[in-house]
Amino acid sequence: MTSSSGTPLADFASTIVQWQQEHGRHHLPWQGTRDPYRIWLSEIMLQQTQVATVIGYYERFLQRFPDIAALAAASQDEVMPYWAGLGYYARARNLHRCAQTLVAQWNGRFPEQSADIATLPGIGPSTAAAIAAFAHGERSPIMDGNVKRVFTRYFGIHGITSERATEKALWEQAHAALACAPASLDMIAYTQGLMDLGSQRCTRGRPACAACPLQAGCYARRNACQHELPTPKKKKAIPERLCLMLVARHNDHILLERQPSPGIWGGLWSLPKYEDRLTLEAASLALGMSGAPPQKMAAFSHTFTHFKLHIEPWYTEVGSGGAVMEVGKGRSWTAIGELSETALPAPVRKILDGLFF
DNA sequence: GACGCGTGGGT
DNA sequence: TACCCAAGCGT
Repeated sequence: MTSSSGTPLADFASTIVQWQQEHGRHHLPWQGTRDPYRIWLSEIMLQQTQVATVIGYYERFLQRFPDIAALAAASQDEVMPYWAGLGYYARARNLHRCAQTLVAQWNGRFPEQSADIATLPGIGPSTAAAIAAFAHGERSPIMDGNVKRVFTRYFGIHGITSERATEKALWEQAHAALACAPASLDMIAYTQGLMDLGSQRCTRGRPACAACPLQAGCYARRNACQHELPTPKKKKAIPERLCLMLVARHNDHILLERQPSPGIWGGLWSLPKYEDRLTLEAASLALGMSGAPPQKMAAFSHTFTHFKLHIEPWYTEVGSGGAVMEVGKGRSWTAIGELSETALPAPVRKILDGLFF
């Protein structure tokens, strides 16, 4: 990890504030509020997730769970359908846990200081700083993907950003930028401005340097190395797996299995999964006497961060003549009409929507 | 420090 | 197509 020296710093934060006020985003659904609950919800949803994806989920979640008390009073089964399809479901489980922690230990309200906020489930240092800055104007720096891009390029910080030394340099630079800023700095505009700059100007592919307010002092611009920063991390080949999913229908019901957490899709309901055809057929038989063996449907693949799943859906109708077995212990015959309100992972939703809707 | 954890969009 | 990633955190 190396870094340049002598980069102008005094006007860094003020420049970003001024730019944000003129060119930044001001009408996102979670802007214009100081309500820590709304700010928190948006920050969690936005982790590793794009703004356009979040907006609909945010509005629906807020309508159903308008405040900490409403969320804390709900069960996890009531919460998960409002997160289904958004991914990284531990975020929703931690969100729910956090609401209950706030009620039990913090009088139902968020603590004000980022150091306290960061002790809560699912809230790390960057999210805690964002909540404290947006809700109370606390002068704590965030350090997300956008800020890392802006900082590595502007200050010439080389090194893979997840490595300890680089991470440390980034946080120290973030604190230094704030320490040099005027006492009157608008922390809301600064925090938002850093993210707006990262997402609208200092983009990964083709950064719009000519329209960037920091272009004059930018290390990467000066050295024409925008594409080398942030230092790219070597990627690892991801494994591939085959997964057979059984769509077992009994009258107007479909068999679903609750996914354990932690684990993939933890807290959601999936179709029963099998590694091979023999296992799937045996399971199908165990459900009850069926007239016909399971039929293979159109296969497709779904890529996760860490592996690629080849999915084969198999359809079978469980005859009314045989007893319908295997209910309970994390299994459920769910009415087709209730699927739209069931917390299903995206690929499962895709299979069932294709069949019934 | 490495890995587990989703999904949809951009190139 | 295949790959890169996007407002990270927990273990």
